[in-house]
Amino acid sequence: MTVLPSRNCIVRLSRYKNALHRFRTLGFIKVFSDTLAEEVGVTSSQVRKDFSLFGISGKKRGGYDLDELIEKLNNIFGKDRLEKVVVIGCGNIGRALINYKGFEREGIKITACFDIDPAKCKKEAAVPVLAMEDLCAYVNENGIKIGIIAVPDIAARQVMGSMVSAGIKGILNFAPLELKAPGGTVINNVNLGLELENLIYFVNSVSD
Amino acid sequence: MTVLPSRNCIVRLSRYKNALHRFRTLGFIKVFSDTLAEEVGVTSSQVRKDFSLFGISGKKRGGYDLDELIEKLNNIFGKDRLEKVVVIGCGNIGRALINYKGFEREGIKITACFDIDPAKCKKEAAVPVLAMEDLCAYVNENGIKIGIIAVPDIAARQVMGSMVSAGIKGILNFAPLELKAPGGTVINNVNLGLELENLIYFVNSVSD
DNA sequence: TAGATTGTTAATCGATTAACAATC
DNA sequence: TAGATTGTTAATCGATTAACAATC
Repeated sequence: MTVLPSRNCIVRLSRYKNALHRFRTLGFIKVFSDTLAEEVGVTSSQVRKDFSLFGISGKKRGGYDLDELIEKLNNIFGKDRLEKVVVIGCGNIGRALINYKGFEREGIKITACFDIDPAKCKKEAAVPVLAMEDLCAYVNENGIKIGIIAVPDIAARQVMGSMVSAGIKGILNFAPLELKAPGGTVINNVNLGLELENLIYFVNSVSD
Repeated sequence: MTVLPSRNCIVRLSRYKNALHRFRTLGFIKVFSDTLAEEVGVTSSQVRKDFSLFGISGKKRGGYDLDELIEKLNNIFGKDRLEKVVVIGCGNIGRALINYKGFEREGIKITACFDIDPAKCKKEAAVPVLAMEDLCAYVNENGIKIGIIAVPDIAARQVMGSMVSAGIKGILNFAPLELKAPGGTVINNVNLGLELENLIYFVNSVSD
């Protein structure tokens, strides 16, 4: 693949995929760019453009075959296999993620958690909580590529370092500071305080 | 205010604010657009442009006064007062948010949680868990403008309806579906599955 | 066939960046 | 003054949308 699509493009692709699943449960067997666009809230040009970027084609006048389309999108996101993910930090957010049921249907499974506090470690739990020292070995033995940072801000940068040197390639960061990725690592920041602050701004500015 | 700035612009403003707080703890008393830009990872043109949109000005050759700048940014985000926020859904994510310590320093306080399950209700807790029927009265009595959806996907749309009719103006949605805001309501969606899916795509495409 | 839909190119739009006059 | 930095305008860039030929 020569062109790296934008993050926005990939987010739209996820949304198309989700919308297509809904269409399938409704009994559809084909779909037009128009229908899909309306469901997701974009233009039909956008849909066709995004698809063409990935070499996905339909039939002139016949639209897209639903099963085929879902299959291709699933491939793009590696949905053919289960993705194992680790969580670093067994606090409020870490535990919520471990117990969150929504990942299963996405083919994502949190298989272990890591914490510096020995008192939190529980090797025998369904999702074991292990010591930070075990991270590197675990990542290598289990082929882990994705990890989630759920530690306080002061610890986040150091934890990122440990994850990267253990071989983790993608990081979802919940600590309230923007982590920058060293080359070859992808980081998505989810900053809850910033999201609320943003909401507060727009709520107040609309009412002005 | 005539121009509604883009979401990206407001996100940058938050980041400037956070960077400026760090500068202040380091003992700085003034800052140049260049310095701030580098810290946040944007261009100095961007910084000056964003400021000018909000009528924030510095001194030619003298940069920006740090205290004054922080004061103005704090005003934009309503940091002069405590923002009370409610959470709907007392499951994994809801409880994690209630116990999350990071909001305090942002001037945000979760003051109550609401759940349909009577067994989860606890009126006497530090952050009380109340029945859904009490939402409307609580919102009105406490001047709540912001609410967080932390319920399963099937319940999310209905919960949104209850929140909007109770008078909530801004919603942070953690349920894994894109909620669209009725006019006058602002919704920010945080979709954890989508974030991970996104990460999986980029991790796999970089290694190709 | 006539009509509808794709795939792609060209036009538009908005956001970012560069440049530079003003000025401290 | 000479040099540095702002504030703003013009240029650039990338993403989105419109348009339409190809074709089923």
